[in-house]
Amino acid sequence: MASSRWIEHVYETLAAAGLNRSSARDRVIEVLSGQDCALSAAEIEHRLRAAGRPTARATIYRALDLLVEHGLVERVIVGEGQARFEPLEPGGHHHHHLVCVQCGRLVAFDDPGLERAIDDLSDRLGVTVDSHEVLLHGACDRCEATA
Amino acid sequence: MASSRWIEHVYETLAAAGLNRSSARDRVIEVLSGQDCALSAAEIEHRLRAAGRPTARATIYRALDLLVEHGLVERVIVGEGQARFEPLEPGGHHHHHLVCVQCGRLVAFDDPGLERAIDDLSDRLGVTVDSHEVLLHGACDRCEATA
DNA sequence: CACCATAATGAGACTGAGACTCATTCTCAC
DNA sequence: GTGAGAATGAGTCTCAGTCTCATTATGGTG
Ligand SMILES: [Zn+2]
Ligand SMILES: [Zn+2]
Ligand SMILES: [Zn+2]
Ligand SMILES: [Zn+2]
Repeated sequence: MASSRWIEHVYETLAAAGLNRSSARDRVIEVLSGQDCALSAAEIEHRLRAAGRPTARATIYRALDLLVEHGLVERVIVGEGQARFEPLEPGGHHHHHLVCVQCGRLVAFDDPGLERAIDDLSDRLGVTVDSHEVLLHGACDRCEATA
Repeated sequence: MASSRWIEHVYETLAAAGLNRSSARDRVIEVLSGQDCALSAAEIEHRLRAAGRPTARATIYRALDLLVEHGLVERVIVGEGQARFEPLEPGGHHHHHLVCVQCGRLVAFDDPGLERAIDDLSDRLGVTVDSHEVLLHGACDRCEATA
């Protein structure tokens, strides 16, 4: 779960940016806050509709764009032609994903060694790395076991 | 350049898979062979048209899908809502990319340290990693200099 | 070479994620 | 409460990629 700490951080950041409060945006934020991994825009739309609070697609995308712009949400692309959106903890702590080629499950993982290797790239390559994405394809632990 | 070595490997692999030879597919392969980094389907279409050999979009996508299936080409997604396709050297040697947030340029890089860190993940995470993608966002060397 | 089964092609229709428009509604500072 | 500006919603539009199906190319066989 992104937790209430995340929600608070989101509201603070948006307020600091001089943005109005808005109920539709709040709904999107609330859905994301109950989530510890990436959700697609369509899933958010469905959940809101199911909760009796239907929200226009354009509004959902606008809210997500805004959150991404302010570094509060990360856009994750796992290759099925549809972006997913994942709450981003303040402090930069994040995880990456493995897509299981057998069951299709999206598995989150977190590896300091990998992060270190990426941090070192800036020096070695002579570029400035602002952010990075890593996506693995393979067999998840579950499918690994049944293989 | 993917080189003539790549082309030969492609023809061998496709022949070994029992596929017919086909001129349209050959054209797509030829365009890719003159390329050392990722090309979009639209770019391939334009190049073929410009070369006086217009080819149906469906055909280009079919050829690309086939090449991806046989591990001869890699589908690369850099987040502008459009896949790119990159010849893959036999032997598994490959590179990753940085998208410059200023000029939009796609820069290829190659880092053994990063590859090693990813190879080690299998053990640490208890999963089997078949393949991986890494995408960096930041300032390229050119934009870095002018900053 | 002629024939046939099968594989590949091309033109265009279709799909679905996401962007755009604009009239209406909400926020909030005064 | 009022007004300016921000946000919303319904729908339209775009564009990468897929699907369909009638036509054409390929390669093996006699
Ligand atoms: Zn996640
Ligand atoms: Zn990371
Ligand atoms: Zn490349
Ligand atoms: Zn640049």
